Amino acid sequence: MPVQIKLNDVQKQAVETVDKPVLIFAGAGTGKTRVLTAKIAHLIKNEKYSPESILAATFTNKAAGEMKSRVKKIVGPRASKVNIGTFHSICARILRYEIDELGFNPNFAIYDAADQLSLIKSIINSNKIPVDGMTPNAIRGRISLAKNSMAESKLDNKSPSPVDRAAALVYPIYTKALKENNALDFDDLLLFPLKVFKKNPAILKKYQEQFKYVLVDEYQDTNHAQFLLVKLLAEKHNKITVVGDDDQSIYGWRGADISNILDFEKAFPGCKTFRLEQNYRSTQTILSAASTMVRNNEHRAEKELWTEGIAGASIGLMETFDELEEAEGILELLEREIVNKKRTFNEFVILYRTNAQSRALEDALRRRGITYKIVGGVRFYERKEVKDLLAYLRLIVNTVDTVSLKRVVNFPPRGVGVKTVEKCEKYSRKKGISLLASTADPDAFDLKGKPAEGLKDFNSLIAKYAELLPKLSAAELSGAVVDELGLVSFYKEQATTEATEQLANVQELLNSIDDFCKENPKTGLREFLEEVSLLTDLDNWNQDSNAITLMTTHAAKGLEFPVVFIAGMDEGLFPLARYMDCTEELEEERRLFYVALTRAQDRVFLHYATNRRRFNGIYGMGYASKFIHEIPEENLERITFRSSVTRKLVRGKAGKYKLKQVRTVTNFDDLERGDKVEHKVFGKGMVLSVNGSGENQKISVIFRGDIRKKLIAKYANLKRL
DNA sequence: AAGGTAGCGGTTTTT
DNA sequence: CCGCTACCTT
Repeated sequence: MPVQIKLNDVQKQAVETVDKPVLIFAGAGTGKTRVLTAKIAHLIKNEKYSPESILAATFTNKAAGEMKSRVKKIVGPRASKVNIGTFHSICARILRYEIDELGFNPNFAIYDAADQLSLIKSIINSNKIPVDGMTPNAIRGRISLAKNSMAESKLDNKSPSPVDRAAALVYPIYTKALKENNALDFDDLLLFPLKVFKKNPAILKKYQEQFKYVLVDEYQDTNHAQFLLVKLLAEKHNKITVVGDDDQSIYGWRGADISNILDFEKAFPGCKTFRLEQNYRSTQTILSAASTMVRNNEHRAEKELWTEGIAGASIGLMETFDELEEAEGILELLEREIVNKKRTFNEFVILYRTNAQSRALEDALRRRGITYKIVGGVRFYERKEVKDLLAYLRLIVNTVDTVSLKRVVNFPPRGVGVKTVEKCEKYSRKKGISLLASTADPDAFDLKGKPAEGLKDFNSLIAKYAELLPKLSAAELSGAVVDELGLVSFYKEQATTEATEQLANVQELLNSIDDFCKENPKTGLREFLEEVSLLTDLDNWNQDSNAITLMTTHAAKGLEFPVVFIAGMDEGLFPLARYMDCTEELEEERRLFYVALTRAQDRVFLHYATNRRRFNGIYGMGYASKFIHEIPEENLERITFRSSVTRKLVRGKAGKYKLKQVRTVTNFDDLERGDKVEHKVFGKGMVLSVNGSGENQKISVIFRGDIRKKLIAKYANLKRL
């Protein structure tokens, strides 16, 4: 049964205007996904576009998936034929077909930041590049930014900037090495289709013919390469709709160019612009606070968001002593919301500027036994044990990938060290063969003993599975590789909690390969590897599971939650200190804060700490972020944190301040097994077991509904019944 | 020549 | 607080 989408007047016009380019300024919460979805459905149902002639580009897989499923609800199974995907996945798909144009093999690997870094390190070492104190990571960042903004020529080895000079020296060797490894980095995924189109206009023409209508989400975040792609693909039919909000442009640091949206009319003459200004998400209070605050930016298109919704509660503001109290304060407010407003865990998100801030929050959540889900930080596919297995699979698919080879040639340990690899490299260069080929015959360069045997074993394993690749499914092949490597016993023998977790992650990877094979029966390992390279943590997250979500504000873009906590509203942290004196960068930080505020439907709580630890010491005497002062006083409500523990700063040796716990206010009686207790969130329960006493008493409690929790009595705030 | 351990330095955000 | 490099031991 087709679902009819309800649209307001402006939304309806934006959907039905299909004869000229359309730019939609869509403020936060004004229903931009709804409009895009409705437009795709409209094109198919009323304008008779075939699903495969429509191209819709997003920035995250999550947004793409969301759009796909919504279109499916309206037009039915045909929706799966619509080309909806992230820029990177759309480009990867095109390149699998066309990359031989550029002398690459379609089995190319996709290198993530860690792979790039290891390649760059080996380039610096083997070419003795004078890096002038620049870290490989800084060089990697500089090269990436240059590629993103298509300004590689700005990398000049006589530049006054030392990063530029180092990057200029590394860049050509890096490019050559990628080609030798038959590998592309993330930036190449966007740049290479442009090269193909330029080299062979017939290919461009083919895609122009195929994509008769182009739609782009989050247009404010496009960089120059993405702009050119969109422009090239759409210019034949001139049928294009882009949606974006310049106030939510937060990716300038990775090359996004806000002028793409501000100058859309220049690039697509005769375009029609629509402004969606009715907000369906937030209360008036939140909306007015956010709008007032963002008006401090000069470089923006004027707009006025409004809502028919209720005024809503004030924005809470809490000052705490340090990040530990900040976490306690957040959880106190959170428990209050749960008790008084009957909210569930999935209605909350805790946002922060940097991933490192999650730690204190995690500890506090764990202590209270509250389920939480972290998005970002070290991603699943970036974990060492996962990358190790993936490296084997990548090497089997693409046998010239030396980054993957070097990663696992001695994992699990088989007696092949740095020196041995160096000998292989020397030999392979001399003979003009691949690094993998050189491992087949170590006798040829007088290698004996354990290293030689190790190399031979490694080589025959890879050769064996490279041959089996077309005959086995991805799941069968990876299972066999894990068996042959003896990974299960490798981790089990270590008998540490870490190794147990690593083994579990390896199993999980195998499971996900299995799932992928079931969902995509016609595809193989190559497609799986492509998918995981482009997958993010957010893609595995779902709002339905009953857990509190923690993530950076960047990751939260496009999402909404009833209650939003913003941690770390300290001057110097948000905005980050390094961005405070450059107007342009400060404006981007302000937009980021705008994104954070506008995620909320009902309630926002802002938190800052006056003593935040960074690295190991105390991070100065802090105060509230300037952004807090940009929120109208009448929208704010100060909330005092009642601390159970008092801490103060004590001057230690070398003038360094140290934190000292002065006194504990709460006294509580020790609990005993069998005690009946009541918990603010989990309700009534009974103590099952007790460990220790006083401050450190740990208890395990069974609550109603067979919920078992391990708690630290001090933090659990249990009421004895 | 590998493999283990002790100090050091570095940190924003991500497809 | 974690990861990497430099050294020391096997």
